[in-house]
Formats: sequence, structure tokens, C-alpha cells
Amino acid sequence: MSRKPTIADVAALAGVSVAAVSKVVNGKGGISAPTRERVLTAASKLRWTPSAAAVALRSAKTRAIGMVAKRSPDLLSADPHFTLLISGLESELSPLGYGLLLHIVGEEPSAEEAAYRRLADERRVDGVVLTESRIGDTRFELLRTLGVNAVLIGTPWRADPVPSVQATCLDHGIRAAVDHLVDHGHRRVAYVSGPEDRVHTVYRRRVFEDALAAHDLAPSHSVVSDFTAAGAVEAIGGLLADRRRPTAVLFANDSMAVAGMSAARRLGVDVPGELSVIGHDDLPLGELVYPQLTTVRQDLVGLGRAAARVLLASLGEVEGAAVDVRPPEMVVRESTGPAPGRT
Amino acid sequence: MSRKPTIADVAALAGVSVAAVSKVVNGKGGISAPTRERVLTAASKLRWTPSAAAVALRSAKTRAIGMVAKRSPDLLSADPHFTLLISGLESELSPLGYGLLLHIVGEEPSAEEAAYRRLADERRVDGVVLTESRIGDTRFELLRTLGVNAVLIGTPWRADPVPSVQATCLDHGIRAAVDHLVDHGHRRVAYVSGPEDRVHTVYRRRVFEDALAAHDLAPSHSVVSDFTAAGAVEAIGGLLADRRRPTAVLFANDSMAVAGMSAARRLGVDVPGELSVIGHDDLPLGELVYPQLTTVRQDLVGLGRAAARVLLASLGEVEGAAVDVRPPEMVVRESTGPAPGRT
DNA sequence: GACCGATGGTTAAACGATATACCTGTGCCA
DNA sequence: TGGCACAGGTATATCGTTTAACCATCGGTC
Repeated sequence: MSRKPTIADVAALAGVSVAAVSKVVNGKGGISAPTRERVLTAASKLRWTPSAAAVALRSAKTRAIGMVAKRSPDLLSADPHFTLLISGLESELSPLGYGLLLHIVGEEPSAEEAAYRRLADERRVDGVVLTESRIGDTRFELLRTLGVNAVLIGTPWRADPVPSVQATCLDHGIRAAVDHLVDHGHRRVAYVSGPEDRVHTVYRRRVFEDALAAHDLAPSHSVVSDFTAAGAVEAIGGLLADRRRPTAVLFANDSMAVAGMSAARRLGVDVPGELSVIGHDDLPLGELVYPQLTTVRQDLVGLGRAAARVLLASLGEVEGAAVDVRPPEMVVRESTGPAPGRT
Repeated sequence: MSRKPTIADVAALAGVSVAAVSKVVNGKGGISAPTRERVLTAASKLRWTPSAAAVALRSAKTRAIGMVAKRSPDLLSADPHFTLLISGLESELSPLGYGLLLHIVGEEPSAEEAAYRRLADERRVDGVVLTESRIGDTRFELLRTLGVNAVLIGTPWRADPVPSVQATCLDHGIRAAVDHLVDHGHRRVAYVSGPEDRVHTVYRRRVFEDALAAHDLAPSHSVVSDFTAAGAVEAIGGLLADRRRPTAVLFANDSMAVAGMSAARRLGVDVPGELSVIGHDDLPLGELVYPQLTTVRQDLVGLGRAAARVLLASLGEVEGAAVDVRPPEMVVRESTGPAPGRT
């Protein structure tokens, strides 16, 4: 196995200086067409590609972006959320030759910060993408002091300390879900949210309440859960035990919705006959189960793609024009139906 | 925001040469304890960490490993497989300061090879991990000509062209599953596999047949599917339409099993009353649904971890002693029961 | 014919670390 | 007192690019 060719080898083969080669591959002017050709054929003959390390060192650009996912393994595996975001990111990054450096850290509080620090201190990435905006999130501040470009997928905590992407008409999905239920005669509708430190938890619950209020209704129950199956089971148990139990439940994600639906059926409650269930995200999981899950579709791949473009734009790689993310939309399947006692 | 400190700044602050600083941080000898201290405090005072690019350029080691996942987005999201492997990899890599460069490519045949080539040509990684060993896999050859270290998660195609990791007692899970079914009186057992180009497809089916043969039985049906929900639904439809239909079905992964189970129930076939269903992998999904899925657990996180160690060992970062991967084990839940017509 | 501005290159200095080869002062022994 | 080994450093070349500064050639202008 021979040594990897360098720019010097290409220059020698083409009979020019290394500077000329560099100019050609970087599209700088000042090189005539015939020489450009010679350089290009020499490069491809040697299968030469600039060394990422040398480019990074010289130009202080790594052509890589970072992402750190904070998740316990069990939650991770239950939730393909990240994988979809990543595939959206990738679809924009790889055509430009950018790489994605991924770190998965556990729940220990310091691990996440340490990961960002390392990414920044070692100068391994040109920017990072953040997910799961939390209330009181310290990451914006951290990244600003570290001086790295960042983009947030989701709704920022408060003022806008870092660019963010989110779907247009962000409230449409949940509103449509509520309308759908009310149209089917439901009057007692409950909401099972994720952990309260998430920004979207609070936001979605408010949209839910607003949408109900538009029909002069209020939530029958509102329970805070934790995105786990066990949490969903417990939540549904509590709801169904109530004398005035809800006839419909919205969950903050699909995993909880499926777990809740299964728990209800196990308790002998028919879905959708006695209880309508709606999820959130539209993961493929929802189509796998019986009954298939009615849910609010989020364009996760689109969010990833948009985040990548924003980041690349701030790195001067692409011209602005943010792609827009499809608004959440409701997909009606089998887990919702008319309220009990109504035709 | 001030410029990132360099080794020269640290040297100046500590009152030594840059070479001394380098020796200290790399643990080379020849530096007295007091000087070492001065250097270390200077470094931490400036929050200095060696620049990854400079180290990579000088020492031809990037301290990063690559992984390319070939998946269509919909399959990806249905299957948290990768996320688990990645979290296993990460748990070994990050303590050593290694990063994970992830590429997700679509199904286009050339995309995968291009991704590996780029990783190698640009010298972005010190090694790569391969998954989903395929029959006639060309990646081993490719990586060898590219001269990059590699490790395969799974069973190699034929001779061992690249180190690989897999669970000990690889056949135990499926054997236990078959025994479990036979013990419950099942005599007509079917297998729904993944695509035939996967090495594990062939392997698992053979184990399945062997295990049945040990009870003097043969598969009642053997159908090749494609890991998608639609494929599973179609497969189960075919099986149930048969006059001598099976009383139990093993699927090659959990997603198919869940989809198959739902399809059966939709057709009015009770699970496990009339049909027992077993999955493979033990994804959290299996616990979410009703009835909960009986399945064969694979230690995916352990596989990731083991792969990382093998790679790190071949890079001289850790001392051999491969961690071993927990053997597959059967987890009995609710989707299996006695064969119909048997108490 | 001297001068000028393009055009199409070349030379050489960084970028930030590592490692080899080379110093320097001290202690110790003969 | 000279010689020598050794601990504890320092000076410097090097990794493979990019880029600023510089130079040569040539057609055209006055």
C-alpha cells in the first residue's frame, strides 16, 4: 500500500507549482483552462483529495459539524427522532463534503457540557446543532462563550440567543387534532405531556388549551409524564380510574401514545370505541400497531435539513434562503373515533 | 471573543518552550515534576487543548472513527438498531477522546462506496465500523485497498478479511425460541426473514431449521421479506391464507413482528390464542404494544462497545482483551402461548 | 521604445502541534 | 581539576495545505 499522494505529487505530475494546484481545486481564478485541465487529470489519476487535517489547520475550517444527543440508552432506542433529524442534516451536509460528528451522552449533568467543550476546544467542528430546547437552557450561553456557531432545532427558550429553525404554522397540527376530536363529539379531552423542562412541552400544552378554549372547553386532565412507556402506562391508568374520565387523550409523542393505547386495551377499554388516542411525531411505529395510531406529523427530516442550511449559511457555504419546514399536519388513522354514546 | 490559545501561549505563560509543553501533555518523560505542574496549571488557566487539526496533520492520527449507515429514511426511523450500536460505540470512544463521524447514505449503490472513499481519501478517520454484513460484500476489499482499519459488527461473509465482533453462543436465542414454541405444542412454525443478501438472514434461518430438526420438525413455511411493515403484512397474509397455516411465526426483526401481529389481529386472528409471534432484537417497541412481544434479545449496545474496543486495539490505544458480547437470549412476553387446541 | 495593465503563474510564509537532534548545567569519580 | 554521564530542557524541521506577495510575459498605447 503506497503512501497517500499529496498536493506536491499532483503538482509534479502536472508540471506546475503546488500553489497552482491549490488554486485550481479551490476554484480561485488566475489559472488558464489548459493548465486547469492538466491539474485536474493529474489529481484524478493519483486519486488525490486534499487532506482534511491540513486544510483544517491552515484555514481554520474543519468542514464538520457536531451534534450532541443527551439520552439514556433506553429512551434513545425507543425514539427514532434523532435518526430522522440526522438523516435530514446529512442530506444537506454531505453534498458539500461536510461531515457530522455525533456524540451521545448519558444523563449525567456535566457530560453534555463537557462534550460541547471538547468539540469547541479541540476545534473539531465549525458549528453545532442543538435539539431539545430546555427551559433555562445554559447551552446557548456556553456556546457563545466558546465562540462556536450553533443552530437550534425547535423553539428557543426565550430571547433568541442563537438562530433556530422550526416548522411554519407550528400550532396547526395540535389545533387540527383538537378540532378533529371536538367534531367527533368529544368533550372531555386530556393531555399527557413530556417533562416540563422542555420548551415544547409548555408550548404544546398551551396550544392544546387554546384550541379547546376556541370551542369553549377546558382540558379534562393534564398530566405530566416523562416520555417513557412506564410513565405513559401510569398516566393512562390514572386517567381511566377517574369517575369522569376523558373520552380522548393527546400524548406528547408516539411512543407514549402507543404504550398508553396498549395499556388502555389491557384494562379492557376499547380504542377507539371508548377512548380516542392521538400521538405526536408520526413515527413509523404508529403504522405498525393495531389499531393504527392517529397522530400529528412533524417533518423531522425537514427540520434537520433546515438546520443544516442555516448553519451552512452562517458559515458562508450557501446563500441564505432558508428552506421551510412543512407545517405539522394531522394524520387520521384508526385510534380515534366518535365519542362514546354518539353515533 | 479572543483567539483560541495555542501551545505557544501556554509555553509562554509557564515560562518554558513549546516542546516542553508538548512532552508534558503527551506524558513523555524528561520533565521534572515542578515544571510539569507549572505547565499543567498554565494549560488549564488558558483552557488550552491541543488543536485536533494540528495533531492530526502532524501525527497522521485523527482520533476519530467513521461509520456509514446505508438506509432509506423510512427504514431508518423504524429501526433504532443503529442508535443502540452507536451508543455502545460512543461509550468506549469518548473516554479516549475519540469522535464518531457518521454518514447516512440512501440506497443508491454508489453512495456508500463514495462515503467510505471520502472518509479514507480525506483522511478524516483512523478506522471505520461496518454493519450489516452482506453476501458478496465488496466493502472489505474496498477498505483494504484504501488502507483503513475496519471492524465488522456481525458475521463476516466468508473468510475473515477484516476483524469482526459478534455475540458468543450466537445461535442460543433462536434455538431457545424454537424450543419454547415446540414445548408449547407448536408443530407448524414459519419463519419470515429479511432480505436474502444479508449474511445474518441466511445464518438465522439455518439455525431456525436446525433447531426444528432437533425436534424432528421442518419449517411449515419460509418466506423472504424486506424488513418493512408492508412486507410483513403481506407475509402474514400469505401465511394465514394457507389451509394448513402455521400456529407460530418467527420474524427476523421486531418491527416486522409487530406489524405482522397487528395484521393478524386485524384479520381476526387472535395473538397468541390462534397464532404465536416472536420477534428479534428486543427493541423497546416490543414492550409498548399489546400484546407485548416475545422476542430474542440482542445485546446491541454490547456489540457497539466490542467493536469500538477491537478498533481501538488495532490502533494501539487499548490493550487487547476483547469485551465479550452477551449471548442472545429469549425474552418471553405475551405474544406466544400454547398451540391452538392444546391446553 | 518606454510604460502599463492584464493574465498566469511562482515563492515562501504561515497554520499548531510533535519529535529528533542538540545543548547546558550539575554531580561525581578518578 | 579534568572528564563524563545524565537529567532537563531548547531549537528546529516537519506534516500538507492555503494565501499573500511577488514576478514574468505579452499585447496595446502614446
